[in-house]
Amino acid sequence: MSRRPDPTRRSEQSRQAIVSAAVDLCVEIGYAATTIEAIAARAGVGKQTIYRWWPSKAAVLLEHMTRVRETQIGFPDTGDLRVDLLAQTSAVQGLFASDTGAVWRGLLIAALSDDVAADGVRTLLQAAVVEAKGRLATAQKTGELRADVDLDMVVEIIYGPLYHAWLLTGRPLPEAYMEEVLSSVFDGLRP
Amino acid sequence: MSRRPDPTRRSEQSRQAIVSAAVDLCVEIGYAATTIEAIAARAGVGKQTIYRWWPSKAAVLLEHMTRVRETQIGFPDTGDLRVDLLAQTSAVQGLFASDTGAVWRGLLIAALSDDVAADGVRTLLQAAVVEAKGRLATAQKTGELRADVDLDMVVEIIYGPLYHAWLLTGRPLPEAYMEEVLSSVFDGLRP
Amino acid sequence: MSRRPDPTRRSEQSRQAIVSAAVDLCVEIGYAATTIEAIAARAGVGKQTIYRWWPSKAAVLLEHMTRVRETQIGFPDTGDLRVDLLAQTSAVQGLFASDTGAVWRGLLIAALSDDVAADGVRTLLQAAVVEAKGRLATAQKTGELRADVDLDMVVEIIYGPLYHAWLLTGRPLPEAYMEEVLSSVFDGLRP
Amino acid sequence: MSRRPDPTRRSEQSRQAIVSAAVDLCVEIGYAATTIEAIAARAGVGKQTIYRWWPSKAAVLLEHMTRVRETQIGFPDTGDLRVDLLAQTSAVQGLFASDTGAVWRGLLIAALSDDVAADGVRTLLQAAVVEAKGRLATAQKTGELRADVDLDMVVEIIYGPLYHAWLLTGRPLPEAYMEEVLSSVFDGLRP
DNA sequence: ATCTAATCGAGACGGTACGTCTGGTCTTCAA
DNA sequence: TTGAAGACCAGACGTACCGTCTCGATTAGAT
Repeated sequence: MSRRPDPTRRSEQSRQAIVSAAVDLCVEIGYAATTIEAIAARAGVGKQTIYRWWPSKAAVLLEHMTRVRETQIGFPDTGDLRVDLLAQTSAVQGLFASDTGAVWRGLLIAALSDDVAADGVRTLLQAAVVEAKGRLATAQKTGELRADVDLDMVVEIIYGPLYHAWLLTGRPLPEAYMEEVLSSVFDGLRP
Repeated sequence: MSRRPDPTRRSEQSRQAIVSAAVDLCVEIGYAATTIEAIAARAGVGKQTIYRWWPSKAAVLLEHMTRVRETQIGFPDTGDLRVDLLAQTSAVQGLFASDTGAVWRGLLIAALSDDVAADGVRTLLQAAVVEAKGRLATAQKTGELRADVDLDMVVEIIYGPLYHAWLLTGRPLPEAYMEEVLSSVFDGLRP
Repeated sequence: MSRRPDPTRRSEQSRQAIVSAAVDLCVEIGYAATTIEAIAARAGVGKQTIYRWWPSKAAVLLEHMTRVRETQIGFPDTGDLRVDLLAQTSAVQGLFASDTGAVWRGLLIAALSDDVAADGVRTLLQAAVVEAKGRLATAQKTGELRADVDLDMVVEIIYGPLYHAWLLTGRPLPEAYMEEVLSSVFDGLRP
Repeated sequence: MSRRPDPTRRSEQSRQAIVSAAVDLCVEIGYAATTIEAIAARAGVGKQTIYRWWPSKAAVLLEHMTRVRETQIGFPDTGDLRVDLLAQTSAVQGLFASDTGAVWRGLLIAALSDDVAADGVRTLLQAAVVEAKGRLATAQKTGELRADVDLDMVVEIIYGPLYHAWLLTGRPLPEAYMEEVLSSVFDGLRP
């Protein structure tokens, strides 16, 4: 008997209120305390309206995160790999320090804790990885990058330090952090 | 009225049963599902006995993890930095794939979710970082490592890719993963 | 802004479907489970169509009940009070055992639970009481009934046992139940 | 896995708080609005503590009602049936007007709405009926009451008017109501 | 026969309470 | 006094209906 809801009837206003409330709560009180009830209360919305359109709070936040990724963190191609990497990773570093960082942190917790949520988060992460690998593949063709390295590993070499520092160490990062990382790492990746 | 329990009357048998049960559950059903109640039931112990001696399930697992770290992952110093790094990081990679990996993953989730748990986990992590930095500092003195780099960042460059691949990407790693990473990265770190 | 709907445009088909569905559900699954949503679904009607024309489910059932009362349970006047009372109360006893009994039971529940519904139900009940008192008043004039008794009380003496047995005791009643009651009670009411 | 709770461990304090809260709410806001959540909040108790020991709110109120019946409404036997009936029914009439009346009204609603609740309520009601029938049986032996009448019916003749007036008519009753009823009815019941 | 205004079926909406589940604390009793 | 057992308060979970609202799509009455 459980019908599928009709998306054309959906209230755009509620959708935005819910996503905003979820993001705000995630920033203010953290992912764990961001309950569906709290989101509903903050958004001035019935719980059912959330359950009708999203399977979990992770899915709500994922919608925000997807939007951000699509609009804010594209990958440039100036022809100079190092410049492009620095631009993109610095943007990511900035994002980590912003509100969106709290959301992304929450989603990573969800992915680590819950296999279902992990799917969506990994999809998002893979999209970013694929984009990065695309730029790196170009660089391999132009001879800016060694042709014999596994691109997945290169991506991990570039983003791994940033994620390690942000998620695990938790130390405050200097603004030029990624510049230093690339300085140390880049020579080893050149042909 | 008795605030603190008397450690001399503590049951060593219960202590071990609790830690073992927590570790087993973490491996079998994951950190999130490893509730205090489940641990108590598996260990054949009252919940209060757990709460009396540990503030949270993270603390129980932390006790296991600390013990493992003390006994198993020393940092070698053969005089050849790259050999030592490869040995140690490969051991860590092996650990991630073992039961202890499930526990460590759980603790990292705890650290990300809960500031109190984060303290204990960070302390453990910092101990490893300090040890690594010690070996790297030696290497700087012997001229195997550039003297102008921030050692925290070097640690992140070395371990970041591994953590990224293990925690976030979730892809199956080739046995020689760390060898490839060090191959790609080491030239950039040499003086 | 249109407050009141226009009765001339009302769909008679929907009206009947709603009342029928409500009655059927009341019989089949009981008054409590007869929700507005269930009525709407059974009648193949939008919820709003119910709310537009009735203030509550009690009102829907009340419409059915009123119709039944008007058409089925008139009060006879043969000149012999006891014969008339027996005829009417036996008809009521029969009604209680029929589908309409389930509806009337539901309305009494509504009246007991909700003051607004109580108004309508009491009005209906009072109409029956007034009719009965009319017949009793005639009997007082003809000397069949003591003139010094409160007619409300007499009505309660006559119908009270039936309602008590039907609603509260719930025991299966012999067909001649009201005959026995009147036998026991009538002597006390004669002048 | 659902264990049955251990009654010896039960908190008497919570039990009383819950029953009191339920009764108070029933009096103040009516049976329908007396939700489990409201009872729990008023009693300063977790909802689970209610669900652990009672299957429904009706059961909570039933516990109160049973206690009242046991302690307050015994049936006298002075040797004069009419005096005894008047004493007992007047006490019941008084009860209907008191706080306990609101509770009893709620329980009757529950019994009418829900078959499970009906069991408990009918049991309580039957206990009262049995007691009354006992007194009436004695009266039959002493020749105060016709021997050929069904005692269940006699009980209904006596209490039916009162319940009808209280529950259904809802009119304010004169203090001497039961005296009048018995006056009108008693002659018909005498041998 | 056409237009137009309303009622219609449908169902999304903000809410309340449900009955269940789990978390961390408090209480009881045996050893 | 400890430890095992489990009842306690608290509150989030996901569901069912509430009564209101907004949609096209009939549909009946006036043009």
